[in-house]
Amino acid sequence: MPIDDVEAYVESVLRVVESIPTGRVMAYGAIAAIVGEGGPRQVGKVMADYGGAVPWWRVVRADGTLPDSHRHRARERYLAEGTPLAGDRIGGDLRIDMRRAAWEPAATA
DNA sequence: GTGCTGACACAGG
DNA sequence: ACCTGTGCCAGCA
Repeated sequence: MPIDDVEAYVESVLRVVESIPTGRVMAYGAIAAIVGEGGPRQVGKVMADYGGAVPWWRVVRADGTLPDSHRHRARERYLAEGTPLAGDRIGGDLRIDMRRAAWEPAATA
């Protein structure tokens, strides 16, 4: 589904991201599915532009990994929020335990 | 119109 | 578990 209203789309995406509770995360694709428009890449685009206004560290890739540029900054957040991390001990790489941390918001909008 | 790029996702090897 | 290639959606040169 192509995006007809960019502003509304951005609002929807940010809304979903803000709805993610502390200690939980959502994948770009999951957010795109809930918003109902565009795709994971469009969500990424929105985050790249407006991500600073929302808890961007709660948005991760489907496999539980994060973009290189963010994984370092996000680590402190996860430790502080108690987000379920894979491998329990966060050695060098930071990875989310999607099995436990994945969050599914109640409504679409 | 053609091609490249990106805070992605999934299938193969 | 790791790396590569292909598919996707939308924007921009």
